[in-house]
Amino acid sequence: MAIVEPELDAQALVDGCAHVETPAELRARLARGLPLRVKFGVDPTGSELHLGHAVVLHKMQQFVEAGHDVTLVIGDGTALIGDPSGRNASRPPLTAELIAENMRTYTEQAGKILDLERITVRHNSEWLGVLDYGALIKLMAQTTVAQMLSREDFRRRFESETPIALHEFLYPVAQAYDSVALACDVELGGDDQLFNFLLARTYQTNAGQLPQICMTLPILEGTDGKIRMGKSVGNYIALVEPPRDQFGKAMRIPDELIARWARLADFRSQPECDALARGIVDGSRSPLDEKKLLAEAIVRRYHGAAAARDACDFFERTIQRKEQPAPEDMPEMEAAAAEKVVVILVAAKLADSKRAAQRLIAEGAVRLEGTVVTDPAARLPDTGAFVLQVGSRRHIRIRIKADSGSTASVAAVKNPNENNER
RNA sequence: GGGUAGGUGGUCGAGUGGUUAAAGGCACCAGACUGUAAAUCUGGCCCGCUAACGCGGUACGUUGGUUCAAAUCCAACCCUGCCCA
Repeated sequence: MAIVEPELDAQALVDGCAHVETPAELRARLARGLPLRVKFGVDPTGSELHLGHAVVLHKMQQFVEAGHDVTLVIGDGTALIGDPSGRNASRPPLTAELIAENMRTYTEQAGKILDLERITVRHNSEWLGVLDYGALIKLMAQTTVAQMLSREDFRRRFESETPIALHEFLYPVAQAYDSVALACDVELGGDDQLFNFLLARTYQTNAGQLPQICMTLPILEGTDGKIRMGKSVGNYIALVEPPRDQFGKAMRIPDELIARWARLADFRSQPECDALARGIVDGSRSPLDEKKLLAEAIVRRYHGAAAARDACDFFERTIQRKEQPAPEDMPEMEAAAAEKVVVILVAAKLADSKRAAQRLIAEGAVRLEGTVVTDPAARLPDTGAFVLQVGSRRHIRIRIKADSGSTASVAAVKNPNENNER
């Protein structure tokens, strides 16, 4: 651990943050020459981590590398409430086993960015679970309803006359109390957490502690370019997703997002990203080429250079040149001889129902061995293997079962590069 | 506790007895165009049967009821907002 030059450290740590409350305090705190106690909280839900989470994890790792004392707080106590930022207030209580399991998958994914050996893990039920009635009241007395309603999402719900359950107010309170319990110097998180972070400063001050420095990171837009990346919206790129899928999804972001993603998903410097944005606007840089470089950089970060290169090749072949993917690049399944195409489409999950499959055929979206299927009642041939395709990028390889007579089987779908978007 | 307004398809939101599988927007899927995207245009967007025209089944908070016929009327219940206490 080497905190030699507080000024430089502070600069590097602040770089890329959406808000820092306050930079001066950060410098002062660093100047003490001691490792800072840094907190980052996660809900122990079994969520898939995506590039949006990576923005924060990356910053966390920066703190780790600077030798600070970083604690990952597992919100098993707050999970009883459920983060009100989502729509539904209610969610089933998590069992201890489930939480353990979820955290295992979480750290497995976070380990792609974070050096887990060098951080401390705590569960906030440790201190939230033992809060008694009196303590809880004291805590809640420090915040007013008006303050709560100043929080964007609460206010919006209040004004639009949608329900807010009382216990939801407890979420920010409990999260803020975490900082008191740990006597944090710094809290890290997404920009949507700012309110909760700031609340902690009040509680800490009242508890005689130095208020924590709140550092939030920008919220990354999803692949649709419209709203924040999130699992429920389906506009996300997961950290553990197969390389080719990551690449393909990255290529679908709107051009206007390239520079921002270069900053937040590829962590390039601000000046570099500004230049990139200008270049795209004035036409001196090709959005297509830049996006490919970006997509490749993202894949490289999570899967290595070889996989990134391959993903790019794959994209150029199948999407740009519309070549049919090589057989080993497609999921494969068996089907009975002369099976109806609609049945196969459903079995292969290329369509939600037979009616949907029929609609796809009617729309000319279905191809068998590259030839558009026009007959809604079309059947597969008796023998052989065929490529069945829906739209331009969903392929599956069908092998006719040698002997059998009747039903289709989804048995062997065993390709890691299955493109399972949305 | 009193008053009042509501609960509709992934979502928002029309619809107050049949012509309503339910307008319209968004989201989503596909086709054309393209640079992969965006924008634009076109089509689609509950399920099953049918080569097709079609036929049938489910669906408008829940459960019952009135009626030839209900998302629409009645009753009870559940849930939510607002106002008053």
